[in-house]
Amino acid sequence: MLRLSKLTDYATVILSFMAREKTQVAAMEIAAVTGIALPTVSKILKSLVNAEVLVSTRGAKGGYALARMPEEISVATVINALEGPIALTECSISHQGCEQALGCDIGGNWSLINQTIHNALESVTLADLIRPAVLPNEVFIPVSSLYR
Amino acid sequence: MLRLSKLTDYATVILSFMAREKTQVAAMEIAAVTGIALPTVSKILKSLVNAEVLVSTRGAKGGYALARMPEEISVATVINALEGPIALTECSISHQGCEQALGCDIGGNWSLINQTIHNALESVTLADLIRPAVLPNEVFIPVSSLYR
DNA sequence: TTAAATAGGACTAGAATAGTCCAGAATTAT
DNA sequence: ATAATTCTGGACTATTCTAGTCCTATTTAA
Repeated sequence: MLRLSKLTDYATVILSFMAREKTQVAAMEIAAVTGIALPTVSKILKSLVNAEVLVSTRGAKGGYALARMPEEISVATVINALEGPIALTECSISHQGCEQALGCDIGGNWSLINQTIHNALESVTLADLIRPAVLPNEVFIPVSSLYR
Repeated sequence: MLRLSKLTDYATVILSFMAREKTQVAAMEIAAVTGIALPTVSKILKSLVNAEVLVSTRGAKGGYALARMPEEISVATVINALEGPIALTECSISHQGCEQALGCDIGGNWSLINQTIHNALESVTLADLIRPAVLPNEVFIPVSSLYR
């Protein structure tokens, strides 16, 4: 089904809320607003801090805030933060453990597909996600440009 | 990680072999060549027959063959055969069970991303996968064209 | 000093995936 | 006819992954 994990899905909901809010917010507040359980919200926020998508402030009156403008946070970055490197196949990440050597001379072309998808996800930002009307920027993804 | 299931990965290996082979082949032969266990190969082949990517002949001297030219079998079709509809989020498939109503006014823009990725996967065929040199056709995916 | 937050990690339960196996049906060869 | 070969369909198991929770430590404000 080529699906995103539930946590990544939550992350986009949380980030969209934060992008609209603009000010620092505490995990508890996010949990209350989104309806996602607090421990789960915390887990996601921690990942996003580690990926430098968010910055955190500890202690009383602490909380989380976007590390940069919504326009500068791509969907690819968010997925990466929660699920690791974006790649459809294992071998696209590392070719070391591939025992399928016999029938598999595919590698190179999968990386083409991976890059195409990565580009697609890189081209959509948090700002696009919160844009009320669905009128995307003109975005072209010339596959062959990946090789220049 | 946005990954493809292992079975889908196997499927591309199997189909690549079949595309090169051109003639009808038995499941056992495929298993032998690819190194994938026979029961697993069978399972995958069955799915591909159901999706009309392959045709099968039963009985002695039976086997499997591509249902159409490699150029006419897209990666999207293969993924679809093994994993169901291509969509990053649940709600892109059906919006009925979405309890996240509170924080979620995202829907529309996700479908944009989904379509972009679907187009990317639709544009790569089995023929591209077996092409030895990685020199893809010029493929443009204008996102906004999805809305015309 | 206390309360309010985040940080880090361990842990559990449940779901999904991968993989196997078997009984049945179709076709060919003997 | 009978046997051998090969796909069909589905049930089943084991393993892995994901989601979700919880606990302890650390930091900061009042």
